[in-house]
Amino acid sequence: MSRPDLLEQIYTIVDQIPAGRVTTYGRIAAMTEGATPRMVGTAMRKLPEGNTLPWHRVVSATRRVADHGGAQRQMEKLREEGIVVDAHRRIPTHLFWP
DNA sequence: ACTATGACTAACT
DNA sequence: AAGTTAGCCATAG
Repeated sequence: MSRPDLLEQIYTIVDQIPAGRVTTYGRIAAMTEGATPRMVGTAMRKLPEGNTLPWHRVVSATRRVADHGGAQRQMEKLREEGIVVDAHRRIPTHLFWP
């Protein structure tokens, strides 16, 4: 499988995360054929500004919103769909998908 | 071709 | 419990 295929797989999986739930870079990587968590992060970073993909529902394995330029915007989007992020940017365990 | 850098993680201290 | 380290590999310069 080529790298472009992996990218497509990553985006397909992210698109399937239900509203109000989240998952991790590592879990997404594990659902593909050979992608690494870093590649998933890279894929999210490449997304254009106005995309429809629910990229904000992807968090780190430590259950925290990853540290990046749009972290603030990500938390805002999460709050919009009812996901409460605590003062340490952490997500409640029961909201994880699958 | 080579180095540096990251929206990562699991394993150790 | 909180840092550090070693792997990771696509991108960018």
